[in-house]
Amino acid sequence: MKEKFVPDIVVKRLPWYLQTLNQMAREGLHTVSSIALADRVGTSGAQIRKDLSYFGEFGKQGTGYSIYFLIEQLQKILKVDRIWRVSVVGAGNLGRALTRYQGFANRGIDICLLFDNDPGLVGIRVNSLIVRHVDSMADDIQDMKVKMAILTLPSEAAQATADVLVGAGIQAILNYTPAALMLPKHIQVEHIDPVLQLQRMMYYLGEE
Amino acid sequence: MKEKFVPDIVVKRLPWYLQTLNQMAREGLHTVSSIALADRVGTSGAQIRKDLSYFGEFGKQGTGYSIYFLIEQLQKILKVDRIWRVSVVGAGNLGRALTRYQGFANRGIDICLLFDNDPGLVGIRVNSLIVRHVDSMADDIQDMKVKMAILTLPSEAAQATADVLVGAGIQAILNYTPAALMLPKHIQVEHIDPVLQLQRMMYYLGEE
DNA sequence: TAGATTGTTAATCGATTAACAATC
DNA sequence: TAGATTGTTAATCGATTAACAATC
Repeated sequence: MKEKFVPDIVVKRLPWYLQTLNQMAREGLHTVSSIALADRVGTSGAQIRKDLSYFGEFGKQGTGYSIYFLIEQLQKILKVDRIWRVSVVGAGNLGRALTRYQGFANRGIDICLLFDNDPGLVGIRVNSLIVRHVDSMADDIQDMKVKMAILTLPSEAAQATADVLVGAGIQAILNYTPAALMLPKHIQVEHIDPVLQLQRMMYYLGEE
Repeated sequence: MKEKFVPDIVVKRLPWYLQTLNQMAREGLHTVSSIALADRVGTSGAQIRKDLSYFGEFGKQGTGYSIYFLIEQLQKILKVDRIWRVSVVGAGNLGRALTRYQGFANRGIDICLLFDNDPGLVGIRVNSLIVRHVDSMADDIQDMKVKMAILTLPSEAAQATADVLVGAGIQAILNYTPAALMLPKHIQVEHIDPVLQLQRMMYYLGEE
């Protein structure tokens, strides 16, 4: 796959395309044009064609794209064509809810480790996992070659824990705490904070 | 507050500024320059000055911004200077975890309603709330004049439920399901899907 | 063949950055 | 006063869109 530099804003859209294509496949469709796909995703045909052109030529003039083939290609590009082991750090309400979340299994994600520092939580079972103590976190992550982690712990502990994770070989962190993490820039970080998203929407709400 | 049209990308950054300023206030700081704030947020001084200029003049040449004053102004702009009642729809693991989340209380958000359609969940207590049946959802939301909702239910039910919410006067929806919602464009929607964020990061992960 | 749709180039649009006069 | 930093304008940069030759 010859890949020139791809803007991050393009990479961000690929999972959306993939998800929509999977949905279309489930509906029994076989072929889709850039415009039909764009309508479903909420973008333009030109943008989809441009985005895909960073990675190769996947369509046929006159007929569009084979859904099955395009799914396969996008999975390769995003490296979703394998199972990634992911560790959840923090076994509070949110950490346990995510560990139990059914939506990961079919989409390339295997939650395989769950940690907490609360002795009252260590040892309990969540789904098929047993909560482990953070003391063994670095070792466990190295042993299992885990590359991604989800942070669901109190924000006071977020930075220190993230540092340990990076030291243990974690390359991507999905941060559910309100803390802004300072990490080497080769580490991928995504931040989820429902408060920030709700506040953005408040701007657009009518008075009373 | 004279407000020309403000690009959404600017509005999206305001909650970040607000959060960082609050953090600085907690650290005992009183004044900040655009560059000092930018360093903490991870942007540039020019961008912060430009963004703020859409709403007015809040700084002083030579000294920068009063943190306290700027927090006050941003809260007004975002309408975070009041408490917004929010309904959680779906009392599964994630819905209960969000209802219990401590981070909402001090940041302008009051989770005041929690719904489910499972008779086994209706009536149980989560924090100080009792799970109500979705049958009364439209009425309850209208009675309490709730304008924002958080969707944490199976994706099959997401669209139909969102339609009911909009009918009941909901103006902003934070969607935790993988479903893409089709709603009138005056309705604000934010989508949180950890799978999409993890997949984006997979692109950047090294092979093995 | 005629119609449809791709991949790509050039044109447009919008966002970020640089620069600096104004001024605290 | 001298130094610092704002608010704003103009220049740059990057992303989106329009258009169309190529071709299935």
